[in-house]
Amino acid sequence: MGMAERKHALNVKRSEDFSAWYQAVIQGAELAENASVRGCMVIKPYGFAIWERVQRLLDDKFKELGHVNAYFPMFIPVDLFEKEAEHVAGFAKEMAIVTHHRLEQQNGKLVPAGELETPLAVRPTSELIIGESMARWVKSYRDLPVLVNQWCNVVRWEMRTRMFLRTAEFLWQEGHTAHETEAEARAEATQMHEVYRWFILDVLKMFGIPGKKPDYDRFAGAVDTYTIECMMQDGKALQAATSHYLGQNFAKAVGIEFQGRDGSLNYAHTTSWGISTRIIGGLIMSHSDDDGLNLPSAVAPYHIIMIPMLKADNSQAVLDYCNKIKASLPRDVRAFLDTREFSPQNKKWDYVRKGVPLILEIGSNEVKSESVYFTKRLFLEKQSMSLNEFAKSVEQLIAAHDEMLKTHCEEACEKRINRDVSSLYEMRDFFRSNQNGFVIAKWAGKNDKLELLDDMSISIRCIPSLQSGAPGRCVLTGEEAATDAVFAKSD
RNA sequence: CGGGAAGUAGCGCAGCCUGGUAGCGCAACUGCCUUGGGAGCAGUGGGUCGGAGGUUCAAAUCCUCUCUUCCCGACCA
Repeated sequence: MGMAERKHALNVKRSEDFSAWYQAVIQGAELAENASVRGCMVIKPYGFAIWERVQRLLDDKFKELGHVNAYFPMFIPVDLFEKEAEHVAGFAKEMAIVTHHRLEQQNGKLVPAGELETPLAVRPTSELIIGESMARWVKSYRDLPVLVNQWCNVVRWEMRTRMFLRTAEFLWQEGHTAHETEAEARAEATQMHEVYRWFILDVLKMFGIPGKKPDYDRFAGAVDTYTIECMMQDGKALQAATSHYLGQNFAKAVGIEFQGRDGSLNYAHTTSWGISTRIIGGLIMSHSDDDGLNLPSAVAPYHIIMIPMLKADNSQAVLDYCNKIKASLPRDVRAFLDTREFSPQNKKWDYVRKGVPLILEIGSNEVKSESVYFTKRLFLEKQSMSLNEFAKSVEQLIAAHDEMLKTHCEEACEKRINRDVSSLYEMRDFFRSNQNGFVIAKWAGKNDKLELLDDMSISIRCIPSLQSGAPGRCVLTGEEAATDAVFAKSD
């Protein structure tokens, strides 16, 4: 076209280097930074504000459904893990262990002394330590169900870490419940699966396919694992939240036993479910662009930023007018007036990188004409409006932002779903040529991994729990194909 | 944990091969100028060159070790 390309707010393009771009978004929006400790991150105030929104929305929902919050220790005696064989096998390799309780000076160096008799694991998840409590709390069917949740940090010593997506320490919420019957526990697991679907798809406007994990990929110790498999803008899958029906495995391991209605002793049926700070990485990779972050309004720290365009002769009038704008907005609209003494231009691009949905620039002209001039973050469209009209329609503007975010993300992802693959070889070709995406195909339901796909890091992400769109075709000729499965690459 | 790359000012980088006063762009600060839009000009401040040890008269530069980060695998939320 001959037109010079617009300068972008980030200096890395998503299409050129996805992973460098991902990190540039985080840095540009001041979400987090690497800590000096391997694999750990500092979540900066703006990033944490997003997490606080996530917490608030989910916590309200959990409580609405009858759950209560509690707190359990972060140290778990290692021998407690020995009680559930599959569970410990699944987590052993990534466990951080505390072996000492004291430091001593030796040649000017601090060295651990006072070895512990029983080493303590730093929790990678809390099924066992919470189950141990539940075993004390539950005597009768009348004590059930137990519906607890905790917001906490957990540690998994991963080999390769990526900010928000896989850090050695991360924040999450873990719900743990115990029930009288299998049916009740299964209903709980699927209910929380639906809560996560609602949150990730409807609230965060991400694209994902809710479903069940194939047997070989369940949570260690679970009977059934449900997941929301989200598609990122590089076409790869991200497991965004999981809920598990644990059967009686953990109840037997720690002794959650109760006397039933008929007088007999029974083991409870338990569930667990969680979502972590990984979801912020998912948000970034779902909605951000070459100008930085884009946020759905539900978790955006600010809906509106007002940048005053101050000159020597107008500053009070402009500031007064900004406050008037703020006062005229509905209460639940989060508007912020940035009076810091940086240049308005730099402030504007800061907020573009931070993904604030509506960025207002207010100067003398706006004061004179009682209007607002603003940039809509998503496509950087500029618009002018009378203050009256703006105050009346601001909620619609925000709703429109969310709607566009949703549509934009969904359409891009739908385009990358392939339901026409009819053999594993065709699947390989698809992933080789199409820069990733999801393949939906019939799968025979066998537990073995599909080794033909292993070398390409393609795996079955889930067996969708809701039918949407046309069914996939069979990829294993001669097999009795039962269900659709989602195949994708993941990091 | 295997293979590769990298760490120099807040950010992005040059300098290293061939050892000799720590540099550039952006950002910041001061002044002037400009004023509807990521301005311009001049000036200023900011670095124990990731850390430790070694070689040397002299180390950002050479050697050894170590920490951290990034990429590709394996593993996983």
